[in-house]
Amino acid sequence: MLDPRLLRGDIDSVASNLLRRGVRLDSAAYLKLDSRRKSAQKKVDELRNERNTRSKSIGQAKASGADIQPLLDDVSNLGERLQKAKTDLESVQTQLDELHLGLPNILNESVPDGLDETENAEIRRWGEQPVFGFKPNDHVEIGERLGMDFASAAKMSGSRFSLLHGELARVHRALIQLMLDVQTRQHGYRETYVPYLVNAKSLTGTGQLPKFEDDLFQTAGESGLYMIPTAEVPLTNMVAGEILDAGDLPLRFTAHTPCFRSEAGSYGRDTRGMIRQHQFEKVELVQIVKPEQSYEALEELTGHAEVILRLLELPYRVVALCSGDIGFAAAKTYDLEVWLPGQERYREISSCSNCTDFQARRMLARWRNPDTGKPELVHTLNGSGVAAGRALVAVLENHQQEDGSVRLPTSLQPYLGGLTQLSPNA
RNA sequence: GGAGAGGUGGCAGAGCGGUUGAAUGCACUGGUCUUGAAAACCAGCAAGGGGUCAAACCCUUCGAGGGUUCGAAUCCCUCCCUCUCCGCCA
Repeated sequence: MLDPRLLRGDIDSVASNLLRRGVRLDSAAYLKLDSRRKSAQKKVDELRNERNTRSKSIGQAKASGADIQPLLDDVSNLGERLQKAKTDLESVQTQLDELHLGLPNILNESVPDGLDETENAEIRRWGEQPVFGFKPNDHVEIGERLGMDFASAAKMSGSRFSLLHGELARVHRALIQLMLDVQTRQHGYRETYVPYLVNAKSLTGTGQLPKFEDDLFQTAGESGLYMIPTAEVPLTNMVAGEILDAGDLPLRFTAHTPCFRSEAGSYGRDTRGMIRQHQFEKVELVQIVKPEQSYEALEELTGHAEVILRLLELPYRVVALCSGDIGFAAAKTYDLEVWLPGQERYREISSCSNCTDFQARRMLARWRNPDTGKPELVHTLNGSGVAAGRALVAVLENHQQEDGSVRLPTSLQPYLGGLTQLSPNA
């Protein structure tokens, strides 16, 4: 959510910033609605003031034993007038709230302009794209000989699910272990086990709701809980409604969770293999920081995700998402794109965002600023460190051998009892 | 699932339907005292919105939402959550 004061005070600059995303904000209509809200609010306040004052004097009169009947007659229709004013206010406020919740975050000035992912800006590359003495296969061809089983998954769940057997499942698990160990032991993140089902309020806090409900799976029944699309939701919502001590910041949380996404609107995209699934595993990184430190923290957090790809010896590049591709809650985002020889292109494996105070304002996450003594909004960041399914895909494709086996990076071997490669007949 | 208890400020914990946004304690901040610290004493200390140069001042908030009333932390209803016991269960 954007600062309502910013909207009131400088709506033109907000509108032009949002326009970079392709979002059109009708400034005049907004200001009109806001001024309607203000006058409705004022009306309610006045009536309440009158009621409070009069009620108080009735109390005093009664205490002193005076006749209160005339006073009571005096306030006879106050309640009715107040009720009407409240109804008016509520209807304006509801419209305004809906508008507020539907507006994306303000972009940082460093975000490049662009319409879609083709206009993202490459920041740096790491690693050499492997050169094969044979035609490299994609992860499906490699994986199916190693225990990747889409047929079984389709039988029980349909498309966009996968099932792993044997050593392949073990490698998938090892990747997660490696990621968690690096992030907790080397980068100071606190490992957290979180709920996988969350309420609508939490999803509103991080920005998935109300606008992106179609992307979520919701459970049937009265509770109507949603399955988390990312651990960012539970991890960030830990600080919802809290006032944090300055000394406790920055907070760094990590969690391994499954992620569930309906992938509505992506029909026909990435239908092959386990690139785009309804369910995948991810190790997530979240930081809660003081506002002045958030952009520094974004660089750092991106680096924390990069370490994983380097340990896995996977060539990648870092791109700054352009204005048309960046997510709803983010002010700035770096994607890590890993090289996939099977597709001969870089594919997203991590997305690291500074959400500034956008989520904090929605969930009222604050810290007490010692300089002002007042509670102020924190800044929140999140990033994948990294997606496990895609990491597995990248390992298979980048480290494949001509005989169909796959070399395992040395960093992973301790998690696999010293196993050095995956072989088709094992 | 059944029975009971309870949800109040950063924390603990009072609160006959009427100057209660809320006693008290702890924590915190400032001051006095001290060479310094501690102790003691004095003072301050919830959040959000509006208002103001800044104040004053006004409105809202005692788990959430409804209701009764001139007036609700206090009474009624619904829901949520926590705790204790029983049942069931990984």
